[in-house]
Amino acid sequence: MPELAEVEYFRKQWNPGMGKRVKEIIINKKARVFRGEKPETMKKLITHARFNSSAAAAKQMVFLFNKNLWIGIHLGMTGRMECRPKNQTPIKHDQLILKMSSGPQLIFNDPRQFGRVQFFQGEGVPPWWAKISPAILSQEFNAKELGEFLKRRKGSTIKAVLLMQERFPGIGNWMADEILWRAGFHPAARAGKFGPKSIQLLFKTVREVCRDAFRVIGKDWSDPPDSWLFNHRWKKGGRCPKTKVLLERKTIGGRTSCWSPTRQPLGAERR
DNA sequence: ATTCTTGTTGCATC
DNA sequence: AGATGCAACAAGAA
Repeated sequence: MPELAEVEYFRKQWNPGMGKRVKEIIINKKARVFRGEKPETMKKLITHARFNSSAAAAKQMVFLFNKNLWIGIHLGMTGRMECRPKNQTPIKHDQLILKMSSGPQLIFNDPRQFGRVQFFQGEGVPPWWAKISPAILSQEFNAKELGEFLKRRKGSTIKAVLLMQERFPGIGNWMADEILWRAGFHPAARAGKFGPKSIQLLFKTVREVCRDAFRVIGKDWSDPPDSWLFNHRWKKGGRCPKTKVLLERKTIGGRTSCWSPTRQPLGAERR
């Protein structure tokens, strides 16, 4: 589930602990979300540290503590951040719990454990945070860049290209489908076939979907309106909100893609 | 019981 | 080099 705006939403779930100190850390002994990290080291260093701030970029979050301590969390497919009252006992799939002094428990819960917890201490910025590409809504992301990227990936389907995190940080499966549906491009269109008008339209739509996602989902996890493809894409017999035609589904670019055959004909990208 | 999945990585292959 | 396809990770839902 967690793409760009959902990640931003989850980041804020730890806000009630901000400014407080970590009293105790509980780590799921069987957790594999730590990968190469040493959870014991992290436990030792973060305990008693003060949680100062947090940030999200793409699908990555960071939580900053004093003494130059960083926790990075990627939610994978099923990760979620929670805040629970202090005396509540852990539930299934809790991977990391920060018990804050005079307050709540901050929890990372992840059933499938495709998520990841990273840890860093030092001057400067952790490498895995520094290497995230400039945000889609920043100045560095522009139509020229986009066009050049499409040229470089000319043989790939546009769906696969939109999922490439190095150029579209934070875009996931549903956002990619939403973008293509709004702009009227077939997910299997080849990136190299996009003409100047289409590149401009794609650029505009990518940014629009990001903005809308932040506004609706990132803010308070509101349900998107039925005018988005989002609410229809998984429903059996789902119909295009604009043309009412039956939506099609197929694996494209390695992922289940959903599109409206009338709105998104192959070839529209040539303009 | 079986098949599906909103993410990412690594590997084999073309 | 670039693209594709698949398996792996693991659990729950349909």
